[in-house]
Amino acid sequence: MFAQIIVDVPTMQTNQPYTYAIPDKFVAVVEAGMRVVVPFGKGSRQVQGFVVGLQDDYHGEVDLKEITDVVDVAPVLNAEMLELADWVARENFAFKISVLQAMLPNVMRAKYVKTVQLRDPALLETDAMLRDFFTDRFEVPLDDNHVTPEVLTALHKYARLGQVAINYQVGNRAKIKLVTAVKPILSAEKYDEIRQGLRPTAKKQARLLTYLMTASPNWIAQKEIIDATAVDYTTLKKAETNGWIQKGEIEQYRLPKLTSAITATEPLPLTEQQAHVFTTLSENLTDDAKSQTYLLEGVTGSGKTEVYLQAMATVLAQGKTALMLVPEITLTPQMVRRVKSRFGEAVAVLHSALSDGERYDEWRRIERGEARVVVGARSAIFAPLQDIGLIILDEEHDASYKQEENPRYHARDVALWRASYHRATVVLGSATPSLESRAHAQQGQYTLLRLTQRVQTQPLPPVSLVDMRESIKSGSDDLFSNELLEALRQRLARGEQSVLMLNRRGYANYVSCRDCGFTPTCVNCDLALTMHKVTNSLICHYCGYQEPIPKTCPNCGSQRIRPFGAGTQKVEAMLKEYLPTARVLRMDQDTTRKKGATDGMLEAFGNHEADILLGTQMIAKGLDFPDITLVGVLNADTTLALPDYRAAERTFQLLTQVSGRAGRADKPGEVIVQTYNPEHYALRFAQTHDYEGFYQYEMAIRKEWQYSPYYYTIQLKVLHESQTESARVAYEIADWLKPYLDLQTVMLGPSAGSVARLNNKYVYRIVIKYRQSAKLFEALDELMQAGQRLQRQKVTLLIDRDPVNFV
DNA sequence: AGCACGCCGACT
DNA sequence: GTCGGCGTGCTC
Repeated sequence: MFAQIIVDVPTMQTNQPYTYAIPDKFVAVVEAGMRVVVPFGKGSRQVQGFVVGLQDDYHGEVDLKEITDVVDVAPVLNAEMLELADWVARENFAFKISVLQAMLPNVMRAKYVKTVQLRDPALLETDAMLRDFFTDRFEVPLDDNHVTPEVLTALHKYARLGQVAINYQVGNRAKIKLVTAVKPILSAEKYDEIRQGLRPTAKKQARLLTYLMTASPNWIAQKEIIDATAVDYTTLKKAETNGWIQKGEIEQYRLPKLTSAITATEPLPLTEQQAHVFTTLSENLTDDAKSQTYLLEGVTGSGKTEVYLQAMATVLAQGKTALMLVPEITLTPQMVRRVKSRFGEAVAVLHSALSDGERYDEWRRIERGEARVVVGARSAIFAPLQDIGLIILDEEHDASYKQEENPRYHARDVALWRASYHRATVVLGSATPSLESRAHAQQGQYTLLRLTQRVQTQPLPPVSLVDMRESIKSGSDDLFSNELLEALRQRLARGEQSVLMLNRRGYANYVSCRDCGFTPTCVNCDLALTMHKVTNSLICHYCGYQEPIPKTCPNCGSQRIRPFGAGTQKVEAMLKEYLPTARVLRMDQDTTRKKGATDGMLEAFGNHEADILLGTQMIAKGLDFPDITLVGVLNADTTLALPDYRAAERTFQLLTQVSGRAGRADKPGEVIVQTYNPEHYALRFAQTHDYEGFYQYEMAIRKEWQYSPYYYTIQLKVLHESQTESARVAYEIADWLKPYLDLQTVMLGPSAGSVARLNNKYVYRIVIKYRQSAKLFEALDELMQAGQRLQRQKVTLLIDRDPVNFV
């Protein structure tokens, strides 16, 4: 027997299965999808690998090595996942091993331990350095980072001479938590009999026996018994020696705790629109023969979640499973509680805040079929569910569904693949669908469903745009217009809550005219130019165009053209000044870094412990408090000026989302948006809550400028410590690629990255816009091979397909 | 990633 | 003459 194995060596040349012989003792054990340990390379270093196939015979030239060890007792990846891994790797120019690892909980990734073994003790006599290194041991762990280069060279020298040996071991970090458990082994009658015979003072023993009488004859965690009966450890020990019970160990899941108990809820009655959507979905939910994707375009408050829950219930009733993805920041306890209250124990939750152990346990609950509903962020799309009936992507437009590091998969694509494999239903839900998805619906690939009315039929809040140019002229400062301050004061007086969003995004600086709102844009791309202080220039991060920073505004001649940007801390301080009595809760990266901080703050706000919630974009999503009657957006323009062709789309989505936060209960809400570009179409359409209008308008622009969804994009990034070197390689690649591009393919750049230096590496990039992929992808595959050689020269080449942002 | 092979310069 | 620098190819 022979096994095809993908080894844990993430390089292009090793991105293929290697054949290994299966020793007799493992023949009956090894299956595809298991992790194994194999010798690899000249020194037969032990590495982890995944069995991706088995075969009975082998006719190749090479004499095969044998599998050293089998890590798993059962496959951790089934046939579906192995096939999916191949596809994800191919589509995203990623290594197979990286994809396989991304599919599994972190703890299942191999941990390598390097040790040095002293073979020739005589060395210690002659070499004082080695004496210090080995002290009194014969084998010591070797961590390259904690050993001086001198010692390292010496060790390598002795290793060549065979006087020391460098060993590689593969460790397993996945720890199953075991707890001491107790099992009743006698009948209830017998326990009763013993209890009757106890001395009257033996109260603890009596309590234990009473408990055992009614206990099921299964393993019970010791802690559970102690908690229930208030006996102590010695009582149980005695019970064991008396032969009343058996002691042992059982596996225990590390279940992430919720702060309060969950009460079961029933499906809510559906509105007419919801019912219509649900009925349409049901056609495919109950159809085992084909997969169908629905785009659910529903305004905030239209009750998408209730439709999701009932659709999930439908597939569960058929014995199938359901998967629901939400953006990480939306995955709040509130959200989890809502799903758990409907499906109870059947729900597993996967998100980044879990510890490695918790995540591993949730994964196993799913893998064993104990959890049939999964709620999670991006990576939960790889949840080991079987027989999936429904996959939901809520807030489907959200950029966090695309992984920004290798493997750079998009959860939406994976969802569609898995759904097609299981002939399952996909629901993409959003108040503001991505243009790509909306266009797919237009073309009929997706079925478009709409929820246009809010459940409680309250209207969407009126949105007013405050022209900051005017406001500043009339004496207000550039952070708070008089209109916004007045509105805040009103809410404060009425005891109502407000949300303020400072739409600060990243650190990209741009310049804008304080008098006319003009922001210099690229002549080729219609994108805002980014300010580079070092070179004193404005640069287009898309195509590389640059011009000097203007001293006066090219539009109105004003001298007040300057860099833009303000932080939450400054805003908080200003608020204190203007509204000294207001209790302000600030939510941003700084205040929410600690685990659980976000939940605590949202709870505090829900309990009216603050009047104003001030935050960055994170507050736009998913928070749902009835008493918010005012939403203020301090500077709507920052996302607009991002060097990204999706800037308008992002801005529209964000404004629409944050507007939906105002006035959800019986109180009407109001939204005030401060801007220097009140005439911009993204703001205009957001003002009237007109998604369809925005869609039509933006599509025309995308068509004209040849952007997605009319063209696909690929972004190549070249990184190197030296700017000239990364530029040189980028140009070399661009020249090499040119002959492979067809007439409909456009190459932009190379240009300097928007953050010119990242982790001390200079970034150059090339953007390719294309419609036909076959030839281009062949070229890129070849480029991947070349990328390996570049790696030697410390040049990193990244290939990002359909990048979601260019910053 | 890590190891060997091989070709160049600077030393015992 | 050899030790060791790192550029290149290969790992079942």
